[in-house]
Amino acid sequence: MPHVYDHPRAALTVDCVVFGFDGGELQALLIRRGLPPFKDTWALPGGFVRVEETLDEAARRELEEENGLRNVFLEQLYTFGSVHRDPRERVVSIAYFALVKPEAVAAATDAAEAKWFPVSDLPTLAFDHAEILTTALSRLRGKLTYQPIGFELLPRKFTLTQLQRLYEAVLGHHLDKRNFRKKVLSLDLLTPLEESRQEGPHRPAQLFRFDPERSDRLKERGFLFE
Amino acid sequence: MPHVYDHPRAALTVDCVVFGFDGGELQALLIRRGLPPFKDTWALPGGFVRVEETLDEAARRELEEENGLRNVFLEQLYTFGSVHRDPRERVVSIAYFALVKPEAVAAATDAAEAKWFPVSDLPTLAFDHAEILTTALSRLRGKLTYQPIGFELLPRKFTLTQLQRLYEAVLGHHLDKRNFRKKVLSLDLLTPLEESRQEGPHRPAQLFRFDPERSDRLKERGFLFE
DNA sequence: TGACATAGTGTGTGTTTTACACTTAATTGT
DNA sequence: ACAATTAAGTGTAAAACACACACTATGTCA
Repeated sequence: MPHVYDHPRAALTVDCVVFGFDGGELQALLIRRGLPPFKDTWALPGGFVRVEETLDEAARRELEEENGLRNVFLEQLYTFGSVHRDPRERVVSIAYFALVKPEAVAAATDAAEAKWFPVSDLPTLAFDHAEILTTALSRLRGKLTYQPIGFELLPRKFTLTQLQRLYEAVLGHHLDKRNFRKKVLSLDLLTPLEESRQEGPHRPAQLFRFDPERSDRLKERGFLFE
Repeated sequence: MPHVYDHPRAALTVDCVVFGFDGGELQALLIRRGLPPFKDTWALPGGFVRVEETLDEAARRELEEENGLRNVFLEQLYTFGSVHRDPRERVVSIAYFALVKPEAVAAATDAAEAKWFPVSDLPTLAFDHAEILTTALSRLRGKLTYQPIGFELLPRKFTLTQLQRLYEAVLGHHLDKRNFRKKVLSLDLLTPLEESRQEGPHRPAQLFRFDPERSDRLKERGFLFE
């Protein structure tokens, strides 16, 4: 396709902030750059948008190519367009954030040069990726309190304690067990399973799964956590 | 600057959803296109991003050039990247939403081919601009309930009734007068002025102004309307 | 079988939200 | 000058929700 509009053009990339949860800390997936600029520095997975794919498609393609990730929760975050974010030329980047279930975390780690870092202890990042990551983190915190997306970071079957640990890790403070359980169950989003999980020398925990159908009903009204 | 990264490239535009409030209905500012594609169709103000300006700068420049608007509240909304949103070639658009005080509304209307439309009665729009506008509207609704931005659509001095009308227009339902006033005043964002406004055969109304300093204190904690 | 560890549960108190109706102060017309 | 009109401004009681708080239940393991 020829350039109908004739200007010097910025290059377009997508960058993905991929969050995972290991049961204790919130983690972000980074990739070590093999080429300059910022060779050998950690960076967000991402790459150029092709002229025949949408932005979402570009983000999903990069996640699959670079990290072997499929079917993750993915949402557009913000578009970063500082003039000199890339030292070589003008590059505008549409940032996404992704939430990955533990089942998929292993796959991601297999990918060459990809590694999970706890968000509390990140290495120096290339470009403006530290800023992007900070933006993603505050968006995640915000969303967690008014939309049921925490489940995207947990295995399909999980206990209420796991869910509470996740909320505590992301929000950064302790929650009261009884109030948390009362609140979560009152939202009527979880289906208790027959099974329970035995893990250690103590009473086994009831397993639940998230019920997206119930969630849809709720989404419109909105809910509020905390 | 040469193209270091060598691909076919999308063109980059910004489009602005500009909201205003006339005391009764929420309004959006549109421009009649003078050139194809969609010649003579109404569209959002916007244009190409120059290679040496940031995205925010591009949005502000277009608002000033096309509508004579300066110093408006402006926030990035979402980036639209469907492959065929522009019939001629690939164009990715970073959408913004802007809130304009009535003092500036007149200026905007003077601009050639620009006109305010009530959002409840919009003409057919060019490109995917109807979708962008819908997105902006739902963002505005959302933000209004948890951030003090309503003031950006009112004159510097306003009455509580004006503020209530604005909330009712945007949210689309009636609010109880006493509860509204109690809630708004409890947020401690408004400074009562010495003056009052006489307007019609009835008791005059107390004027207030929004106090951004107090608002900053509040912003961190967040507040909740409704 | 006892020690241990996490799961699971209820109540009382203070705060917030909601529903609801009359008085006040100005203008206008007679 | 006063009666009618119009929107401004004000309080309270009941219900819902948020928060603080501590013990019992059920499994494993030595």
